[in-house]
Amino acid sequence: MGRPPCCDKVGIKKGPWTPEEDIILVSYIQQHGPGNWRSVPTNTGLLRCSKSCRLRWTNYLRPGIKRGNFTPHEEGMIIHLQALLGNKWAAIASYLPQRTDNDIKNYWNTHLKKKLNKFQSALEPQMTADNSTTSHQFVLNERMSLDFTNQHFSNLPTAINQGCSYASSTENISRLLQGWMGSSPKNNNKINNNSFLKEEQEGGDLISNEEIVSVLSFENLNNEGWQKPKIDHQSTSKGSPNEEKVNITSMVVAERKLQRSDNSTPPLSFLEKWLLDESTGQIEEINQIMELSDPIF
DNA sequence: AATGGCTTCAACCGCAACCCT
DNA sequence: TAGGGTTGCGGTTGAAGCCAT
Repeated sequence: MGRPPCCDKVGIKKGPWTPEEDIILVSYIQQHGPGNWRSVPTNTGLLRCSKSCRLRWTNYLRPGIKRGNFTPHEEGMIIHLQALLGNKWAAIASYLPQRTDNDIKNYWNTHLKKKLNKFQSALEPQMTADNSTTSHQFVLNERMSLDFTNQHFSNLPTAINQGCSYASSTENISRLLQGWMGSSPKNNNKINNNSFLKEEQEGGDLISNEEIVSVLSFENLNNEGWQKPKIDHQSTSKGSPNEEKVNITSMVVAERKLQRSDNSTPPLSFLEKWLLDESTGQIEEINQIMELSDPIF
């Protein structure tokens, strides 16, 4: 018989967190930094298990979390990354600064999956006529995300820098910690390792929109269908999801460098070619389908 | 106003990977 | 190297809010 779950212990509180508990947790982390979650309930007197404290911090209280509506370009990125990575929410979240994996997962399950289904049924006759592609779902995602990409990525640098109008008590709590965040090496490392978008956000080595589109590219789709990105597990010890995330980011950077080194136009991917070969009005057609099938879309 | 169905999302659970001794 | 403890991740749940009737 295995170890009982930590939350089964008598006297451990479950359910929604109160503002008082939030304040206790935030002020403790402000003093000691995140980590060593085991000792958090003991040291703070919170009647929560360590796991619950960690989750509350990472998904809700952590500074820099953006809440509220997802922007169209965020939607596009999620759809595209989901097509590339599958349900690797943590990996997807690493490309969307300020969004938590839980938020993305919820948004996918409650909004995007429905849109995708609606889009699929709207396109069904067209998709069944296309026998050359083995993964319709993937192509579907790609078409949706390319649509979003074309519409919204041209404004990406502006969009990224735009603040969120959402305001909450949590955000206020988070503001208290912003100064501390800047001085915490542990957190800085985590943020800096996470996203190539961050690099652009900070005005560093700028990445063009074309590069971002290419980075989330269709290079892994060939005529045999979708192939998972090649991950170099051998270069890492055990090939955990985290390592996969890091390696995908490395691929992105490598591809970007490669494209810069020869100053040439990046080669067209399978799907990009396919889309260009099709009538130029295809994107408009997709938009029309989406508008007809779902007014909110 | 009451109620029942639907949607959303914070929180929980179980498992796997990682870390430490 | 093994084993126990800790952390991270993805799937799932359920309470709360919304909306139609």
